Amino acid sequence: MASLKPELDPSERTAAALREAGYRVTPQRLVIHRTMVELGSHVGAEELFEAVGERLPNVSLPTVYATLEALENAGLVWRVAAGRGPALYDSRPSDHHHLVCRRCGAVEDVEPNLVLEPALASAAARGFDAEGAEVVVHGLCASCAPSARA
Amino acid sequence: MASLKPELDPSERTAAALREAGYRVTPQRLVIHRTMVELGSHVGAEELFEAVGERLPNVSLPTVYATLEALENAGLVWRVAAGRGPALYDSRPSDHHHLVCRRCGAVEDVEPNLVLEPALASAAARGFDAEGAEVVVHGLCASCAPSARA
DNA sequence: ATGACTGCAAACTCTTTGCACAACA
DNA sequence: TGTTGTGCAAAGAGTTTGCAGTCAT
Repeated sequence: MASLKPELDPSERTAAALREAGYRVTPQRLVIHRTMVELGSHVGAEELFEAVGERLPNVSLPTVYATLEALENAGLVWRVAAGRGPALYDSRPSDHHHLVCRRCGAVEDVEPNLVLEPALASAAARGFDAEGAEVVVHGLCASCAPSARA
Repeated sequence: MASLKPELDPSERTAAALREAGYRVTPQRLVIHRTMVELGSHVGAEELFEAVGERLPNVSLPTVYATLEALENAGLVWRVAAGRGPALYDSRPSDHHHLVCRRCGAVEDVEPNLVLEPALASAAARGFDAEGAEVVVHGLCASCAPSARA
């Protein structure tokens, strides 16, 4: 039976978001987004490129980059504020936060147990078009801390 | 008259932090740190390199990078979680937060009106050696928002 | 004295750009 | 049918590495 609040097919949701942002819908974009969602958080372009290649051969790395930008503009994906190594993207729609290792660049998720509305309000007051907020905890991950120089 | 809580010369504070972290104290490191503090927040390596060159000629860009790493390990400087363009460093010791434009990479400061201790506690519980936390608000800055595709 | 640091040059990684062909709307 | 998107190749920006000489400790 159909529910009162019909859930769209995931691809249909992706397509709708792309269209709303003024982008065309292509097989590459759908497959790339689906692959990102399945790979989970903190996906890099190269890793995504390889995973996508198993499903849709001949997709190029520049297309992966271009698609990540399109997905980001469409609000489907966020660039994680990492800072070390390749850029990482996160497809999780919900708010959560990150532990970022300043030595190796590893990113771990932490639960959203903070209230960030005040930061979003400050942003709005300054003419900044805020789309979301996350807490970044800087430090050394469990692997790097023992061997750190300081 | 000497105060009861003697304030160290800024260079002496820098030197002490470097020594404590196991680094040698060199003129380059002191000048680079002093220049960073004077330039303020969100300094990139290239910009810092040029400003330092006016004070201490022949300092090389690789030395600036190496020094930024040393200063970071010594806790004197933080790498800002930007994500776009060159890495930015922040020499402000106090906690504050950042608005990061996903289009142009601009970083603005916002006041620390949030309580982040819960995030630090979560990090510690997971074996992550947390040194600090910031809130990163993602979005489009006032310059980029009007021309954004979406 | 000796190990760390610096400067120079070159390499390396990650990302973007230019252009011709293909394909969505 | 007209743009927008894709694939390929190459360029570009930013950062790191190797090495010989210098300097802090």
